[in-house]
Formats: sequence, C-alpha cells, structure tokens
Amino acid sequence: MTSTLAEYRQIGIANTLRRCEIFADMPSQDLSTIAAITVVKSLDKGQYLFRQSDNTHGFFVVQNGAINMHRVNSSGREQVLHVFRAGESLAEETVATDSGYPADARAVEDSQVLQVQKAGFLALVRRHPELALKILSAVGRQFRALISHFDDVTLRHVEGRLANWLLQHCPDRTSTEAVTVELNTTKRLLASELGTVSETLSRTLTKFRQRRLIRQVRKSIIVLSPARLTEVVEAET
Amino acid sequence: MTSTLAEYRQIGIANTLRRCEIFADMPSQDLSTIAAITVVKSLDKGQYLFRQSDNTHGFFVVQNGAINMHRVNSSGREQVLHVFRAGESLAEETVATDSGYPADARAVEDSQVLQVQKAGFLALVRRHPELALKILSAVGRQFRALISHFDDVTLRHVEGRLANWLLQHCPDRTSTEAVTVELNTTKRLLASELGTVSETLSRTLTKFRQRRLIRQVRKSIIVLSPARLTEVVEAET
DNA sequence: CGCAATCCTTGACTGAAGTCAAAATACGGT
DNA sequence: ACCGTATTTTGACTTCAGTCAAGGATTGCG
Repeated sequence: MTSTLAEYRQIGIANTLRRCEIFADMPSQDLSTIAAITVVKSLDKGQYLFRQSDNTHGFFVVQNGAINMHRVNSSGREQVLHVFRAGESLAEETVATDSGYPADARAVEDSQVLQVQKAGFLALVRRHPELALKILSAVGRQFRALISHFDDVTLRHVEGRLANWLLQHCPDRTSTEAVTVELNTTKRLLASELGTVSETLSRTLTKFRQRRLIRQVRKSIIVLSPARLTEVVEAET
Repeated sequence: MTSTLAEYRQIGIANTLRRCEIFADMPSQDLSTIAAITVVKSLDKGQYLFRQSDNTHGFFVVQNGAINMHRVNSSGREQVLHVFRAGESLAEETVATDSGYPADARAVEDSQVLQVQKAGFLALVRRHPELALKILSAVGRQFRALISHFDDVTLRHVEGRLANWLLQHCPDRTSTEAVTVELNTTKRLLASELGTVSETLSRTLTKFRQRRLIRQVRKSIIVLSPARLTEVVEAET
C-alpha cells in the first residue's frame, strides 16, 4: 500500500522532470533514479524559494506556478533576472560549488517546484558523466538568456523591450495578421520582468495604442500587425 | 629536435593553464593531455577573438593581455560584460552546446590566449567526469559574476560602481590608510567596464576629488580612506 | 624637440524613465 | 449588487547620465 503511494509519487515527479529540457530525452529508468532524490516543495504566492545567502541543497524544476529570480539593492528596488515557469529549471549551477545561490527567488503565484538534491545528484553524475554535460548545457542556456536580458535592459528602450516581448508571443513576427496576446499576469509583474515600473509600461502601451500598433481589451493585447511591431524593434536607436 | 620544441610548447601551455582556476589543482600529467588539445592564438589590439555568430570550437584561457566581451546594439553602443585578463577563462559554456558564442570578444591590448579545443575536451570529459564538474563550477562563477555586474549596472549609480571598483583594488576596505590604485588601462576602457562613458567617469572622479575621497596623480588614484569610500557604496540610494 | 594623434576634461543641453500623488478602473468576497 | 482593496492610468516633476562640442593635456614618433 505504502509502496504504491511512493510509486505514484515517483511517477508524478518523473512526468514533471520529463517536461524539463535537461531530462527530456533521458531513459525512464534513469529518470526514476532522479525522482528518488527529488522532493516537492509547495510555495504560496509571495513565499521565498531561496535567498542569495542560503546554503544550497540542490537545483529546482518548476512544476507549476511562477518563480521570480531577482536581486534587490539597498533602497529596495528589485531587478528581475528571470521569471521561471512550468518546465524551466533554475539554480543548476549550484550543484558544483558551495557559493550560495546567485540571487533571491520568490513565488509570484502559488507554485510547486521540485528540488533535485545536490548530494544525490552529484553521486549520480559520477556514474553518468553525460548528465554533467546536460547540466552544463542548461547552465549555458541560462547564461546566454541572462546576457540577452542584460543587454535588452541596458541597450534598448522600454519601447523596444515591450515590442520584443509581444512578438515573442506571436506565432509569426513577419505576419500582418492581428494576433491576440493574453496577459495572464499583473501588469506590475510584466513591468518588472521588462526591467521597468508599471507607470512606464502603462505609458508605453498607450503610445502603441495611439500608433495603432495594438488594441487593448481587458487583459488581452491585440497586436494589429506583428510585422509593424518588428519594425519598431529594429528601428530602435 | 622537433620533439624537444613540441615539449617546450606543451610545458609553456601547461604553465599558463595551471594559472587558471579550472586547472589549478590538476595532476601534471592530465594537464599535458589538455595541453595537447590546446592551441595558442595571438591577437593584436582591436582584433576579434570571436563574434557571437561564429561557430564554436572550444573555450579560451587568457595568457596575457585583455579580452573584452561585449554586446552591441543596432546604433553601435556597446555593453561590456566582462574584461578577461591573464588566468581567466571564457566561453566555457560553449563546450556542451552548438549555439554559438554568447557575445562578441575583442582584444583591448595585444594578447595571447589559449584555445582548448572542444572536440578533444569533450572526449576527455567522458573519461574524466570530474572535469565536467570543474567546468560547471567555472561557468557558475561566470554566471554569478555576470549577475553581480548586471545589478551593479541596473541598480546602482555610477558613483557607487566606481567606488566599488576602487575598493576592489584596495587590500582592506575598512582601513583608513591611503592606498594608491594604479590605473593601467585608459579611462575610456575603465568607463566601459563600469557600464558608462568617459565623460561621466571623468565627472565622477572630479566629484570624488572635491569630496576629498581621492587624489589623482597621472594614472594613479590615491584612495584617501577606503573606509569612507565604503560608506559611499553603502549610502547609495 | 616639436607636431600629430589620441585621450581627458568641462560645459551646455537633452532625453528616457523613475517617483510621487491622485484619480479611475477592476475585482473578490459577502 | 455593494463595498473595500488592489491595480492601472494619468499628470507633473525630477534626475541621472548620455551626447555634442570645444579646449587642454599626454604621449609617441619622426
């Protein structure tokens, strides 16, 4: 009876892991080995998954919800590094060092995350070297994503960033067909993902509306012509 | 005769590698295996080591000189990610993927770098899994450094960044003894490392001079009291 | 030594975007 | 439907830092 419950738990975990790029093409039996060293954490909205100063005990895979990784300055202003959603992994680079987490991470919705525990994972890596390469490639992805976000924030204006964000939610950036983008977060959160504040986001959306680039209905944004928005991104000084 | 030359080359390479954290505590014989898959590249000042779109063939260790890794926006403005100097390694995360380099890299002084070739290195990793963990920990370091630089640039003012940079070149941040920091680069380059332009750096140095925090003699900056500079960093709004 | 080229400094101006405040709108719970 | 709370929008203002321009200082080279 207990063993059946444990098996279910394992299968559930394995299914989530499979949705993550690191584990996507891993044989099922290896996956259950990983599942065995994994624990589920439930977080309420607003609760911290980790803080920069915490000791590290593994890395995480988001099962559902959203985890905001960020840094805070002394006056309380927050810089969002990334918002991780279902299937994304975070803090993988901590498995090889004892230097703490790279930033703070907080649930911005009620969330469930899997924690793949460091000790067990390291033991596994020693037996399966390809696993280290998988992690390395995941960390590389994060690294490139971070750089892209970095130069987005430092090298472009809010207009360009927003246009880009909208385009990432369009199936085809070159089409001239209207596309509806659902905004399933608050604008405040979107603003901070874009590295700005809600007032500026609001004003920028207004500009786009006036230029007939978008139309807004409640929490839906209708991109009237992805192609014209693409021009905005490229025309950026 | 030729074999003697080859041996010398190997030894020279091995000595450089040893100065890099990744290879610091590696047995000499493993190091020569690495040296065997390593080539030396000489770059003139201004010459590119790689561009973002290039195919990747390995990662690099700086032997001497300085390599500026950066991104450029459409109007030509550059955001420096890091300036790598002797003993530092870069682009390690490319060994596990085929996604190109994360940014552009250019020599800002005449430089020599070692290129550890990808194919050979990957073969080695399969035989020595700990090597993958070494690389992973190096990439983790880069990742954290990049995040720190990111929030420095987005979350602090030039004043705080400069103060911090000066303090990193002081043996003791809390001392009240004057310390001389040698500026062995142009101010333009320092400005871009700090994520600003030379005019702003110049003005900020002037402010510090007026507040009697520093004194300038040619290319030397005398920090009159590291402790007082530390206050500047912490007082940052 | 002297001149050109680069680098650095200073001033005046500009602009993007953050802050504060207040009004307007949306939303959940009873 | 109604009320209280949270979110969004708008306006007025501020500020940091970038740009442009011009003058001064350094440096290296012939």
